[in-house]
Amino acid sequence: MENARIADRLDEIADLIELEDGSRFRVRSFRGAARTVRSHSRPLEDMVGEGADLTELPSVGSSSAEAIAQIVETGTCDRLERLRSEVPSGTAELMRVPGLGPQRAMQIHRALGVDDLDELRDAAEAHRVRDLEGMGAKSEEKILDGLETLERTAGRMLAHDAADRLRGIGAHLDALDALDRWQVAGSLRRGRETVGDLDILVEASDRETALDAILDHDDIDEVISRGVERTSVRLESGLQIDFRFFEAKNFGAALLYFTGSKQHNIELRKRARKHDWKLSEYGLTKGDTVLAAHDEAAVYHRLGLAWIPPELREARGEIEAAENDELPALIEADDVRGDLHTHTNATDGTASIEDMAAAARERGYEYLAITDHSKRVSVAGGLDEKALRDHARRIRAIDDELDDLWLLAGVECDILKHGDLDLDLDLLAELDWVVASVHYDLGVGESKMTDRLVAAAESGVVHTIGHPTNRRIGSRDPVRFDLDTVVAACAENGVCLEINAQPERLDLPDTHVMAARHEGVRFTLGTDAHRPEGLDLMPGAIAVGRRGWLRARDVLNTLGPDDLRERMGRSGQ
DNA sequence: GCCGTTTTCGGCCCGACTGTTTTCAGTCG
Repeated sequence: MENARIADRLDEIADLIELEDGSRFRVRSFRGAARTVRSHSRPLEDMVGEGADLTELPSVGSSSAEAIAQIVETGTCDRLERLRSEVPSGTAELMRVPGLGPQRAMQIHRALGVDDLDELRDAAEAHRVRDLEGMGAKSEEKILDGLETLERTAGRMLAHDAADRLRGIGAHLDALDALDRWQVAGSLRRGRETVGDLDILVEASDRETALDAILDHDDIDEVISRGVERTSVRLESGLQIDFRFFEAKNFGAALLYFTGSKQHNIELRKRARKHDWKLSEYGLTKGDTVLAAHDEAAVYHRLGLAWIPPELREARGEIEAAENDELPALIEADDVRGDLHTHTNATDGTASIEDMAAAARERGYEYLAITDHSKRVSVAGGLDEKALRDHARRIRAIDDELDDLWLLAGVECDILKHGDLDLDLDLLAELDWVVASVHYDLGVGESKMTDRLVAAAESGVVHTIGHPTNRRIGSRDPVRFDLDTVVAACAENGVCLEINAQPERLDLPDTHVMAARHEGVRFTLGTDAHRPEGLDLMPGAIAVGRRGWLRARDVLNTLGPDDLRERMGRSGQ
């Protein structure tokens, strides 16, 4: 069972305890365990199989360890089943409505017999909700709005899409004289792959005027709440934006606070408490004395920590590293000197080799690997041996005409069901660059998938494993394989792991990158561009690398052309 | 339920907004 599914069960336990009005600390404990499980790189299923002591995982104690073991073995656990029998089915679903928490959900269920979202809508439309204690006409309206929002925005949005939507509102904010400064915080600043909403910090001397100006924008569909400290709006796309107003004197503390993550903040506040200080969005304070607030770094320093890059703020050991001055010097956008995974109209791309080369030069790249599909990927018009030989010849002919860009004649070769590569090995060995990827037969099971990837790594002709887990964010879980085994095979054979920059892939995921980076394996960044503008997706891959604690030297495409050539020589080319 | 520079018990992060209330509970982030 996927870690994410185990985490879902733990979250369900937390939901149900909340509805039962159980201890909020107990709720927090199960949520903490769920969070740990969700972000853990190794399958918990394996750990349970080995009899590992799960209580050594953060926020996992004896109760949740037992629950996890049962969930792995049976798909559920005693505690969850008991809760499900005690709390009416469907009530937990009510909590998904924005504005409805456990208390209201249970109150509505008890008083009106409402068991699911449809019945909730009926009750609200029939004005049966407004008569409940503590509720009124507005509460009823809010529930109906919440139901509509829920339908429109199923889950989180890809960071790439959110960043797109930010561009419109950002241009609007830039044009406003009433604003002294604005900055995006939240999960977008942390480089997460998806975002739930956007947090924008605003500095303005006249907040009412600034607020009027901000809200005068066509993209804004609804003002959810309005205040001079906090104002929330929803765009037509369903994306929620929270504007928070701060003064220059505490902007840094606010930026820290609203960048999160929540868990990182909690760790920092605990740290402050040890000194009998208090950390909030207004600053780090000791009684009435402000210790640090103006800029972010000052708050970290006062807490005895180096400034921590936003991408690392996930409570994955970064605070300890900052304390010991052991934070990695993370890879930067400027470090990347070429793209190592792109397509042309020879297969399913839209642009010619020449156009892709021109786009790479415009972006200041020193090299570009052209890696069209192999024949197995027939829907993309994948190339057979003859077609690929001709294609490689054309790529090299064009390369000969270019003196400031090295075009690598490459391929994205399919890894077949039993681990063989889809093209003749002699031909693959002649190419400059070979990405090997799985596209089909994803359901062969963990052990066979491990064997396939290991076989590709041991083939002697592969440079990097493309989009290794084949996940599709929001629609397909990562395909499971034994990461340690695959990483070891790659490290042994000088093969890299790709971080694919496609917004719905971002594969390897950051948790896998973090787990793999110790073993001496190197990574490649590839946009998998199918048109010239596709090259602009590179920041997504860089963000994943940063979230996986990668330094420039961990990534092959930070090398210059000469060093890259030398490095590739290891496989006899 | 989890955790430990307050270490096996007694704590557990902090503040804003809304809608309903006359001082606050619920929800959210």
